[in-house]
Amino acid sequence: MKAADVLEARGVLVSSSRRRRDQDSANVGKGRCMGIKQPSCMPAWYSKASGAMARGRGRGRWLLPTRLLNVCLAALCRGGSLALAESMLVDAIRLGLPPDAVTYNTLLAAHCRAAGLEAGIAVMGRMREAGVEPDTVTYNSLIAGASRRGLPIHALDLFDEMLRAGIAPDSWSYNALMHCLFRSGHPEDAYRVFADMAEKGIAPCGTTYNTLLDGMLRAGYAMNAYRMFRYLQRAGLPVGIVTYNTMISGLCRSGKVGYARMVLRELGRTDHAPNVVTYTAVMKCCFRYGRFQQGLDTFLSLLDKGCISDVFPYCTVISALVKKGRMEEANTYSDLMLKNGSRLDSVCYNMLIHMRCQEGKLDDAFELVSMMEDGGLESDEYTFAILVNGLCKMGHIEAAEKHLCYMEMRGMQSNVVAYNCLVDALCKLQEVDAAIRLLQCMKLKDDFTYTSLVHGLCRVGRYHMASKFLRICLHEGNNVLASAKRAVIDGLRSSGFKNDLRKVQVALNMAKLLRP
DNA sequence: TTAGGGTTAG
Repeated sequence: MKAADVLEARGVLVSSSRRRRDQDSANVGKGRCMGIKQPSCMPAWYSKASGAMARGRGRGRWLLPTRLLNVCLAALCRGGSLALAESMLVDAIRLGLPPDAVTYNTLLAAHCRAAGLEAGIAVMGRMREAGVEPDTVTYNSLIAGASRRGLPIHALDLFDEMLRAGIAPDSWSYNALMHCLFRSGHPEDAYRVFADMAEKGIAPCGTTYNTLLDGMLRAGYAMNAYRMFRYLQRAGLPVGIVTYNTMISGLCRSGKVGYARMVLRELGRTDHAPNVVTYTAVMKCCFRYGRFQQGLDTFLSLLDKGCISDVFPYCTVISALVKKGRMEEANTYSDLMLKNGSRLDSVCYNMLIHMRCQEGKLDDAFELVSMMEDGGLESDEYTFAILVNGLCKMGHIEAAEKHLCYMEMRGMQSNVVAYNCLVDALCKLQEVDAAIRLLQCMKLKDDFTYTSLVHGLCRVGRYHMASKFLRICLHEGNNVLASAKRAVIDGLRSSGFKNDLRKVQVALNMAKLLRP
């Protein structure tokens, strides 16, 4: 696969794909239920369906019972009752009912969604053990699983494995692979996959174009995406509500609010009805660009119409209210969200944990973390950053440090935000030497890291050191806020550090010239 | 398989 070669040449691919495949194979067949607890009760239709399957066996008719089994399994998986679905499969096998590719593909997709790619690969192993060969749908679900977890190398390996096994990829396979490459920051490789698709004679579908538009918008090519959107319209290619929503939210995210407004107005003139996704994107755009009341009104009208079916609009509005410090309203809407009975995911929990931290209710925040983990959701880098920040803000520096260590132990990929929170807290406590030691431990530093440190050093009058870190920061291709630059320049000037002042001015001019 | 939600500096 060409895209894999390109990634490998760039050093993006790790050469351990073979080793990982071996690990995957070793995991195959292990842990049938992947740690999911056995349910305590079963729905009434479960026993009826089991009975129907048994009767089907008695008459020697296999087709209907297997289809019935698949329909029941799909319903259980959709409802998040994976353990029940597994029990049903065990019962079916015990009755001598043969599961087919659809049975395993249904379970595989659900496991992939709930527990990740490894869990999906384990189902594929069980599938093979049962003598059912994986097909295109099996691999498509696995590639989508890799995409959800941001694993482009796994996705490419799976695509490659599929080709070697003689299983023909379809447009879904290409779409999932493209989406994974775009979302993990490899737009050029994603375009190559699109070109490969055309070369192989696989016709792009609406999802293909939507994925391309979304990828272009996220990669910073907003105007190219806009031109492509217009081309799709002119050429009579599929342009639906997902396309409009992709364009509206992507253009807002890119700061092209005028263009987003134009597309939104245009949507109103089409036959496609704006939906809750459209309004959530509009709300987010209002909050981002200072139209707070308009965003809130949009939310209230959604609430009035009773068309909020999940947690997305709630999370958007609660987060905006917390940022404004309007905690009472934030609490009102979070109570409403919980009362609504919508399933909370980790993003939602993180938002609620952040809200409790902002209120200084750390015990409640940690209680939410326990609830989240008891419910089978894992803390991620957002959870840790929120907790570290909350602990710092309440003055629990040692506890924040412990959390950072735990994060390191867990091998979390991105911990720069959590580190930044602690650097900032130490600087605000005027413990700048401790902040410098911490910064030296950081594998990755960004604009936030240096802004906090430079400000902290200026605050305690250490302008020479501040100018040194400012130059290191610029040399590394990072930047600091204008206020931090001003603090250094004013400090050097008032302290008479003429040489440092000259060096900083040269470094700032150089950085300006080199910046794209 | 695709669209909307979460954390840090001033």
